[in-house]
Amino acid sequence: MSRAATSSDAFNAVAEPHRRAILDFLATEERPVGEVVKALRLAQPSVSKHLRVLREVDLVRARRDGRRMLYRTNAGAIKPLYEWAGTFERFWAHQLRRIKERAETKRT
Amino acid sequence: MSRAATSSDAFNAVAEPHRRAILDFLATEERPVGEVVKALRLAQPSVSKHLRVLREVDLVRARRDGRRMLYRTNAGAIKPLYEWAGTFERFWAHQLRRIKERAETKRT
DNA sequence: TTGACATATTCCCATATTGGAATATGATTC
DNA sequence: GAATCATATTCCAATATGGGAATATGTCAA
Repeated sequence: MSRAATSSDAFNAVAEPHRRAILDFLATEERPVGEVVKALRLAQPSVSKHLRVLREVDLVRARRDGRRMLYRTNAGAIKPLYEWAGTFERFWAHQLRRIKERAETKRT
Repeated sequence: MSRAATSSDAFNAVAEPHRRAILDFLATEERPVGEVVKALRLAQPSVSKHLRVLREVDLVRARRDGRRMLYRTNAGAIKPLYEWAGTFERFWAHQLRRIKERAETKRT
C-alpha cells in the first residue's frame, strides 16, 4: 500500500474548487448538467465527472427529466464538515480573546 | 495544463484524514513532533511532511524549543472552511422543514 | 569537536486525479 | 428504426500525492 485508501468522503470532494463552485450553483435549485457547463464554463465531460464524485458522497442528488438529468445540492451532506470545523470555534475565539488581552496589556 | 494548479489551500489540506487528526491533536496545546508521531502512530517523516503542508496554509504554527519544534493548530485558519460550509446551513434547515412537513401531510 | 537526539528533506514507487478528446449510452421525436 | 439532443464513460497524458527508507540538518551536551 502506497497511498491512503481512497477516502472518498465529503472532505475530499470539496477540496476541488470547481466542485465547490458546482455545489454553490446547485444549492438554490436543481438544474440540468448543461446549465452547470454554461455557468462554470467547463467542458461537459469535466462537469459530468465532478458531478459523479459529488454524487458518490451524496453531496448532490439527481433525477432524470426526459433526456436531461437534474442535479441539486444535498446540503445535509455538508453538515459533517461544518460540524468538524465548528469544533475549533472555541479555539479561534480564545485566540481572539488572547490577542485582545495582549493589546490591552500593551496599552496599559 | 493537465491538472488544476495545485490549489494548496485549507480545503485541500484538511482533505487528508491524518492531517485532520493532527489538527485535532494540536488544537488544545502545542506539542513536539515526536508526540504527534506517538499519538497518531505514524512514521516520523510522514508526520513532518503533513505538518509542512499544514504549515504552508497556516493551519498550524511552529516554534523551536531547543532541539524540538513545537506545533499547534491555528484554529483561525479553519474559519473560512466553517464559513463556507455555513452558507449551506439555511438549505439543510429547509430540507429538514420540508421533510417534517411531508411527514405532517402524510399523517393528516 | 564528537555524539546523541529531534526533526526535515530527498528519492523512489505506486496510485490517484484532472482535463481533453473521442466515444458510448439514454431518451425523445419523426 | 434513424436522427438528434443530453449526459456519461473511457482512454490518454501530465501531474500530484502519500508512504517508506535513507539521509541531511539543526541543536544540545560532554
